[in-house]
Amino acid sequence: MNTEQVITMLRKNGHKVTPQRIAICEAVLSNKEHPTAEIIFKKISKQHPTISMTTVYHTLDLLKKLELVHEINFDNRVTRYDSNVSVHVNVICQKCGKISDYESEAIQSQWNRIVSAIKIKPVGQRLDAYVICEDCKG
Amino acid sequence: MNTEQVITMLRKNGHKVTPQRIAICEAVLSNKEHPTAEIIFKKISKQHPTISMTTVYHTLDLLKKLELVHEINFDNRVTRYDSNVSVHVNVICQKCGKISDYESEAIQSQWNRIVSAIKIKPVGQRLDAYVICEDCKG
DNA sequence: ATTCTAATTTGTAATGATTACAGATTACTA
DNA sequence: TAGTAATCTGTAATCATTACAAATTAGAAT
Ligand SMILES: [Mn+2]
Ligand SMILES: [Mn+2]
Ligand SMILES: [Zn+2]
Ligand SMILES: [Zn+2]
Repeated sequence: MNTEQVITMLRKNGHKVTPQRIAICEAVLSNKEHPTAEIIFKKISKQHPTISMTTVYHTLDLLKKLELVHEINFDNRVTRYDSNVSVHVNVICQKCGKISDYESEAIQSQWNRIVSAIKIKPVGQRLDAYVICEDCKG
Repeated sequence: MNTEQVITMLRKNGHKVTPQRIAICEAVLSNKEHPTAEIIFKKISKQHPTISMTTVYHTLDLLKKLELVHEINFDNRVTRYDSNVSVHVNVICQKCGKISDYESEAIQSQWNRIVSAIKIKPVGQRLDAYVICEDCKG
């Protein structure tokens, strides 16, 4: 999802295209590390010194409604944003908190089998695997 | 996990057995609806009118460390406690918030396949499927 | 049974990510 | 170019959770 596509998506849904929105969308959609609102805010602040946290939150909510990002909540009470909205596994280190995405045909099809077994049609999913990563095992 | 087992588990790990702890453990371990700390607190308050929220939070943390419950965090910023610590799918209605557990040999084995495909050894997992439940479809 | 003490409980205050609000600004429309 | 609703911004409010310190108590030692 590049900038042109974001602009098209915003216009198509009747939203205005502002410099702040473009900056926030680019920042979050290109970041594969499940950033927090604050991380996005700090990244953007360099180019947009007057941007406010409120705008970041509003825009992330908008992206969530447009189904371009998913929220992931953790026990430290901060929300992280996942720009990968396909079926995938978040592999999360219990020590350092690092998150890696794993996505494959195999994962997709095993998940489909699970869903079939339960006889539901999910509108979304969250698949987390908690590990101690290699860096933290030492 | 009955009261006797809870007492044994506490003693084995060097924790004191108090009336408050017993009440909280019984309340959360018997509740399959993924209750919040406040729901536990209200339930207990009838029998233990002087119990405090702080004690509820401390005891739930203890149960988490003993691996008897898992925390599940949602976007409304309240933590829910899951007394089902085996591999299972939480089926969560996006409208009313109701959570149902699904657990089976099939789910277990599909998840094992996913884990194998990723080549990790998880210390835990969270599998959520988001749906609109029958009651909310009308 | 009584005493001792560290663990636990309790009430209250502090925390901090998120949301509400209202006034200033601005993207789009005509 | 002007008009207006949407958006942005700064500040205040929210509220689940955590920190803290004083009071209580479970369990060990005598
Ligand atoms: Mn992810
Ligand atoms: Mn569950
Ligand atoms: Zn790590
Ligand atoms: Zn429902």
